[in-house]
Amino acid sequence: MLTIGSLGKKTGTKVQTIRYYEQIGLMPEPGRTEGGQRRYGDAEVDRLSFIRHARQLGFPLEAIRELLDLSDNPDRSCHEADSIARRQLKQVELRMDRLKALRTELKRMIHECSGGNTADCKVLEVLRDHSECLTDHDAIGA
Amino acid sequence: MLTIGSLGKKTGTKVQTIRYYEQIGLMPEPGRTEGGQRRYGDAEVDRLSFIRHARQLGFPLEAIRELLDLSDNPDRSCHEADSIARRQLKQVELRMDRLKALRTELKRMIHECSGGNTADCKVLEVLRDHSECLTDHDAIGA
DNA sequence: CTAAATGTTCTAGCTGCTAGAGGTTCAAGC
DNA sequence: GCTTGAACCTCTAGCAGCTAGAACATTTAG
Repeated sequence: MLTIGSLGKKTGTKVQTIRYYEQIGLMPEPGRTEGGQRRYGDAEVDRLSFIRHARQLGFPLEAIRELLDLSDNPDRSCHEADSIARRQLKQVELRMDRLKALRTELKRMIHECSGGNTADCKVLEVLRDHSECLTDHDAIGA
Repeated sequence: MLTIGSLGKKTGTKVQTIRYYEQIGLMPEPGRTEGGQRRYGDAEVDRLSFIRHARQLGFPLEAIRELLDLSDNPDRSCHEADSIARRQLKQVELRMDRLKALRTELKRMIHECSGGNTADCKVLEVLRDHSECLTDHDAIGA
């Protein structure tokens, strides 16, 4: 039986985060000691590892919830899991495209910096002048 | 003189967002009509465009605050603006590297999906098995 | 003069945690 | 058995960067 702290260490998760996952129903309510402390078993280690791994892959918690559902019902179609993963891949590729455009413009800004005072600073100038902007309008938060 | 709505349209910013920027001190408190409605001039259009453009480039609001400060004091060194931009470029490149790793693993998951039921779904299997994971541990939120 | 569009403030919510206060329990050493 | 200190507990609030909604006021066009 593991304490929440050792579960955290095993899975690379902060204690607060584990409690948060429990709160939002991603992790089950675990057993408790007489004194009220949480105790975990192997199933919880697996489940939390799954969650963390999916998070590292950028899956939002809601997608992970779906994936866990699928995982709990082994007779349901694999296609659902596959489509979640594909959705996620699309997101990743979209974000990459945006970042590429941003990188280009940032490099241009920096490359042109003359090193004088801000009156003729290219960085500020580029930011002031929207007309040469290559990035797409919804790129915020990318 | 522009209403907040037309300022929003001109700059591609939601009304609420403009008020939020005012609240956190990024935008100045504008003049008001007798009835208490905000009215904006050209300076505000420029300032908001600057902010939005920087946001599209992924600058956090605090960095934008610094950049606006620099912009307001044309005799200060351009190097500060340059270093903010360089910092931002580093962030962007970091995020790109992470996304690349994630994409690789997502592609592997999807590629191996057999299409049966979830009992032998590769997507779930990959998520369950951490050992082949290539991604770096801090990649969450990338 | 009226009605619709747009404005106002205020509060609360989103994602995914993280930090802190103020208190309790557990395990180890003596 | 007792003490100590680490780890646990709950609860609340905060982070970025908005976004949405309620409930009301103002403006503007017809």
